[in-house]
Amino acid sequence: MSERRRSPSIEDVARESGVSVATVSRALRGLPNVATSTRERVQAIANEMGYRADPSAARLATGRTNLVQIASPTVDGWYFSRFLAGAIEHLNANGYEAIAHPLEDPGSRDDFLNDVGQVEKRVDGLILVDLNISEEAAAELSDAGVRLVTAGFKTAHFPSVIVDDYRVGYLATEHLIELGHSRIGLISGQPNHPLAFSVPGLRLAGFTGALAAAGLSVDPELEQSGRFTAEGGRLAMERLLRMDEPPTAVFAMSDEMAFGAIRAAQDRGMKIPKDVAIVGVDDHEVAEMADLTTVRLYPRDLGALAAKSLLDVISGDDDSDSVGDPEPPHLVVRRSTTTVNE
Amino acid sequence: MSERRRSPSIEDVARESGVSVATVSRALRGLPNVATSTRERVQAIANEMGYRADPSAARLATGRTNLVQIASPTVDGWYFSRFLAGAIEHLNANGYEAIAHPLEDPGSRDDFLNDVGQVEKRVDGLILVDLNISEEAAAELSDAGVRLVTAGFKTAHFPSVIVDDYRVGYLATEHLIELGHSRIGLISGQPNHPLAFSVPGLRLAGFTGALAAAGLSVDPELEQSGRFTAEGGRLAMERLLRMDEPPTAVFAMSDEMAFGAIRAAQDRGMKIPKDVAIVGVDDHEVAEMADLTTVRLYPRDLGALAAKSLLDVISGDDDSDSVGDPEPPHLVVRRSTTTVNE
DNA sequence: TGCTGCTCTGCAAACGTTTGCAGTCCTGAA
DNA sequence: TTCAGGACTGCAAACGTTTGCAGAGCAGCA
Repeated sequence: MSERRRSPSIEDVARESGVSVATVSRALRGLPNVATSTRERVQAIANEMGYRADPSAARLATGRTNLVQIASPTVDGWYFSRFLAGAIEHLNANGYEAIAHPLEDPGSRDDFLNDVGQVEKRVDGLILVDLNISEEAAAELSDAGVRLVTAGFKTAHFPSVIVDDYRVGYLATEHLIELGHSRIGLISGQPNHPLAFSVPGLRLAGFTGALAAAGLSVDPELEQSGRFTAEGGRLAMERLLRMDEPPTAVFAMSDEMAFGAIRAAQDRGMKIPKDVAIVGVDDHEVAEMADLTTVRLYPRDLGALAAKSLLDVISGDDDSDSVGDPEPPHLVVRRSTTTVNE
Repeated sequence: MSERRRSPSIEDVARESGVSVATVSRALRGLPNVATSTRERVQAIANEMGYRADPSAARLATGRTNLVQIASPTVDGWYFSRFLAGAIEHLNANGYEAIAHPLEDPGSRDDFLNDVGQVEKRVDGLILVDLNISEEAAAELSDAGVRLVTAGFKTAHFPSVIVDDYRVGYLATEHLIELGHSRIGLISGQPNHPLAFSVPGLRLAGFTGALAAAGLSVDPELEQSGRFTAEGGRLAMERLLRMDEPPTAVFAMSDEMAFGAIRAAQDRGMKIPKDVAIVGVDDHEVAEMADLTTVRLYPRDLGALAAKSLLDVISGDDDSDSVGDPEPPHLVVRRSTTTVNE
């Protein structure tokens, strides 16, 4: 049971290889102006000694941490976990580590956004996903020099990647209208979600926009909140189906809510899509198995894009906006809305 | 557009409040031996100046990072994202930040495990979830003083939290046997998964164990890999149902594969559970909607437990094993195996 | 009065890098 | 032969904390 021995410092390597610490530092980091012979010798010795620069010391000296923080309402959940995966993969590939920071309750969210300015010393940059901040707060952060990219909503001060949630609502609704439906129910998220993300609002706008474009009116009674859970979707659907004049089609703002809705309809002995058509959002892996028509999102790509954009900001490649746009949401038609004849 | 100004250092606070930096440091960290009057004054001034200790400097001085790394095969996916959520919540509540580090391909995994010893300087501890390491490697790490907790498998050298995957397989199979089935199919994960986690092996052992206990023999043809995806589960089920003597019940090692299996059966016009009974694992949120009998796991609790255990290791509360055991896997019976009469 | 011991504070040395600046050596051209 | 300039290296000053040690002041007791 060997004692926990100090790992070698740059000084040890310098002594061992007969050069100064400065030269070791330069040799190991591939800086110019070091003779190839010395570089190779130093590398060999460092390797043999198992030397690795202490990140804390390097951070203190350079002010760069090679750390990025990703704050999101949650870390599990279909959308966020995939966003995270995409972002982290890109970050890791570029030498950054990712700190995942879920903010599940409003309290922690406020605390966090309150001194988000301190982020500057802890990490090189921050990705804020589906967490709205006021324009004033954003301006303040911008002044403080915080490197920040937002996902899911825009501010005037930072780059952002967004999914076109208006389009999401519009596509789904338009599809139902084209199939001849005129009385369309909506299973939405919580209107005043504690985390105040703007997604439900935009999807709602797309929904009413499509109705308006078709000359249809909106019946507020046909909107029911499903709280973005399967169970919530089931309950919302039950409320819709109990109405005097129930909808003939339903747009659920997430696949999970749509699964619940399907269940509720089947429990009443209704056939899908004959008695009621249903469309969801996400393209959850189970959606294909459940034959659910849905608007497919690409959260993983979006995460990668956000990471890329942040790295651009960090490296000072200013506003080149070279990151490109994410794949737009995209309707996938399955048998929960149409009976294909095959 | 104000210039990015240096944020105040401890020296600024010291000057402003007329004491030494040492006193400021002690006052702000609540150490004893500082007069209440000075403490309050320093706190007030620091607060007003918006001072926060630079973590990099503190880390260099103390050697503690307040960072924990969590390495797992993936960061999305039902099980891992929930594990992460549970672990991170516990870590954050105790003043630690969590670095999420997915190792999706075998190459990155080898690279990572290769110099996992370097982890020691980057973070205070490491959680390795479902990533097997050899006993020799573990011994080496232990000698190097790495703080480590494993989840999903055991080593002799570190604490671990595990789910009883033998029990998972046993419970599911036993349930089917009790319902009178004797020809039971198995939809398994990849036997030689690149990430080599031992989960499928243990569930398989539970499966055969239960069969043996009932005096039933194992037909190797009845095992099909579903690659832990819904689509894979569907294909595996199709292979099973095409057999000359197809199984009357199927145990799928994950709910997602079970969903695929359900779909395959329904596509052939079969009724569940009359024509074939199906049981899964996880208790995915959709499982309830799909009426899927399943063995429920508690990944979130497990993550929290792993985090707790690691913090014990870090703080030196030796092997007290006080973390307790996770909730054991637990059979949830629904209508994919039995027709309840209600 | 003198001594002990306690409370509070400051000095200065770490912690392990990076990097501006200056110096040495050498080559090649005038 | 001299000199300019380039290639390589080292010195030492940062970076911003924490903490061991010692000193100052003071109260209490003999």
